[in-house]
Amino acid sequence: MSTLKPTLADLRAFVTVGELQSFAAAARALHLSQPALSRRISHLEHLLDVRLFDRTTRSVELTPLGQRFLAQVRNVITDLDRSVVDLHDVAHLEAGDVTIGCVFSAVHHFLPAVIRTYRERHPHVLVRIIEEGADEVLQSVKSGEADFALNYTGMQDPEVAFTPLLKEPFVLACPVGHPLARRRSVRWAEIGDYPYALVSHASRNRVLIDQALAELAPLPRPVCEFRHISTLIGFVENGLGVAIVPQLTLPRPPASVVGVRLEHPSISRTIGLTQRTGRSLSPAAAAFAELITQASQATARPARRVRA
Amino acid sequence: MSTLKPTLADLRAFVTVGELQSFAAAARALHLSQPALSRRISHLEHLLDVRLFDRTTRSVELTPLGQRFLAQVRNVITDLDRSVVDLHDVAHLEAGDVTIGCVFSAVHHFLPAVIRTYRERHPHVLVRIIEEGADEVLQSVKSGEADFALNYTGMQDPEVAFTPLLKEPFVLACPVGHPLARRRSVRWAEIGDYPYALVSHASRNRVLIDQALAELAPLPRPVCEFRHISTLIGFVENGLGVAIVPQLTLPRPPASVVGVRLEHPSISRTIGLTQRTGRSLSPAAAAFAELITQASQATARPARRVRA
DNA sequence: AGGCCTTGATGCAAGCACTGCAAGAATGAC
DNA sequence: GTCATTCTTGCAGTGCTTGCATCAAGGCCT
Repeated sequence: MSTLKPTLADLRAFVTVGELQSFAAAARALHLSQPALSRRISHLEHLLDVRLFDRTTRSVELTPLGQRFLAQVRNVITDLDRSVVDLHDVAHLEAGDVTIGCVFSAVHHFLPAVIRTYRERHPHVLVRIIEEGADEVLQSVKSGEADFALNYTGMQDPEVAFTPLLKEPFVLACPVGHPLARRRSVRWAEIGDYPYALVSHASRNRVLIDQALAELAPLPRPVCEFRHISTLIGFVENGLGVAIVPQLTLPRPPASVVGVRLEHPSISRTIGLTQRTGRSLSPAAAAFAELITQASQATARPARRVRA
Repeated sequence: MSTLKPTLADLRAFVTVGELQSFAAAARALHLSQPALSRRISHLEHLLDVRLFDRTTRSVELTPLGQRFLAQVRNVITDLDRSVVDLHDVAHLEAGDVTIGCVFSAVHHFLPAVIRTYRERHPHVLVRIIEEGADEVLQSVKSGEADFALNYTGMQDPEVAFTPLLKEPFVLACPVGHPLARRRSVRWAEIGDYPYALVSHASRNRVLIDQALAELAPLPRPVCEFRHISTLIGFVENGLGVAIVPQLTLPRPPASVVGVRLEHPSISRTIGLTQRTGRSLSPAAAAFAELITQASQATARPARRVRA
C-alpha cells in the first residue's frame, strides 16, 4: 500500500465512473480517452489497495467498498467545488461580506450615501458597520474584526496604515439666533463669554482639542460635557448654548444650527482610512474603500464652500 | 481565469502554507523543495485568479479571501483524508458493517456461534441480521440490502449465486416418550397414524415437501399448520403430537424432542450461501461468510453422527 | 548605519507521469 | 458461431513538476 495520497483527478474519475457505471461514458464526460481513464482508476485502486469496481468488460459495478467510498468522496468533491465557486463569487463581489469601523462622529456624514450606492452595485455583499469611539474602532481594525475603518486616530500606530481623506476644522456650533452665529470666525478665547458644551475626555476629540490648546490658557469651564458629538448638537439645537464640534458633524444647511470657524489657533482633525499594515483588503472591502474615497473627494468641496 | 480545477496537491500546499504562515516551513512539512512549493502556490493563485497570500519575503499572511478559502478547503481535505482512512479501515475490518440474511429455520443453528467469534475477531464491525422467510431473505439479497444470505432457495435464480453448505433431511420431531421416538426411521406413509403438524404453505419448506411427495399419495390431514418451524417444535414439546421439521432445527440433544429420519422418500433441503452474481462481497461480509462455511463444515459431522 | 542572514521568487535542465493511439482479451447479442 | 462492444495493455511523445543554483528584499545584529 503506497502511503501517497490519491490525486483529485483520480477521485473525480472514480466518482464519474461510479455514477455512470461505465468507463467509456465517464471518459467522454471527463474529456479523456478511455484508456487514460482506465489507467487512472487502476492507479487509484492500487494506491488505496482496494478494488473499487467489479468489472467484467461488459458491465461495471461498484464493490461494496466502492459504494461506501463513492458516497463520501462525492460529498467531498461537491464541497470542494462549492468552495471554489464561493471564492470566485467573493472575489467578484457576488457574495461575501465587509465590515467597516467608523467613529460615531463620522457615521452620518460618510456612510449613508456610500452604503446606498454600494448596496446598489453589490447587492449580494453584506455590509456590517462597527460604529464606536475612536479607540474601539482602531482596536477593531487591529484585531481584524473590521476590514478597515474611518477614524481620526491611529496614524501614528505602526500596526495600521492611515490614508487621509479630509481635514475638518473644529467649529463652534451655534443656534441660528445666537450672537456669534453671524460671525465669520470666533477666537477660542471668546468661548468663555457664553454658555458652552464640549465632549468629555471619554472622546478622542477632546484629547485632540486639549493637546492643541496646551500652550494657551486652559479652556473656561463648560456648562456641560457629553460623551458624543451628536448629543452636543442636540444641546445646541435646544438653545442651551454653543458647542465645540468637528465641522462635518453639523447638520447640513439649512438647519437651526450653524458652525462658526474657531481660530487662534485653528484646530482640525484629519479623518482617514485605517487598515492593518501589510494586510490587503478583501475585494468587498476594497470596493467600499474606493467608494468612500470618491465620496470624500466629492463632499470635501461643498463642505469648504459653506465656510469660505 | 482558467476553467481548470485546482489540484489536490495545490490545495494541500495552500492549507499547509496557510497554517504554518511560512513557505519554507510548509515545504519541509510537505517534503518538497521550497521553490517547488512557491511555484505551486503561484500556480494555484493564477488558476483561481485570486491572491491568497500577502507575502513580503519576511512574512506570509493570508488575504481575507485566503482566510475564507482556507477555512473551507481545510474542512474538505480533512473530510477527504478521513474517507481514505475509513476506506482502509473497512477494507481491513476495522470498521464498517455487514448485513446477513438468514431464514428463520437456520438462525439458531448457524448464527450464535458465528456471530460470537466474528465479534471477537472484528469488534468494530457492526453485524445486522435479517431473519425472515426464504422469499424475503432471497429478496434482501437481490435488492442488495443484505450482503449475502443463508437460504435454501434461490439456487435456480440467475441473479444470485448459490454455494451449498450442507444438506439436511426432513425428520419427524417426536416427544421422547412417543411410540415413534425410538424408531430408527419412519416412512412418510406412517405419519397419518398419529396427530401431527407441519408448516403451512406460507413457508417454502412446505413447498419443498409437497414437491418431493408429489408422486405419492397426498399427506394425511394434519391437526395443525404453523407458519414457522420453531412453533412446530413447541407444538411437539408440549405433547400435542409429532411434526415434520428440518433436522437442524431440532434442539440439541439431550432434549425433550428427538428427530426420527423420514424415509420413502428421503427428503432434504440444501442450505447454502446466496449472493448476487457478479457482486463481490465486502471484506466484512467475506470474513463472515468464511466463518459460516467453516462452522458448517465443523457441525456437519456431529449432526451426521447423531443419525448414522 | 552597514553587513549578514533568512525568506520567497525565478532560470534552467532533468525526470516522471500522464496522455493518446493501436492492438488485445473477454463477454453479451444476434 | 460470429460480431460488436467494452475494458485492458503496449508504446511513444509531450507536458508538467521538481530540484539546484541564483537573485531580490526585508529584518536583525553589531
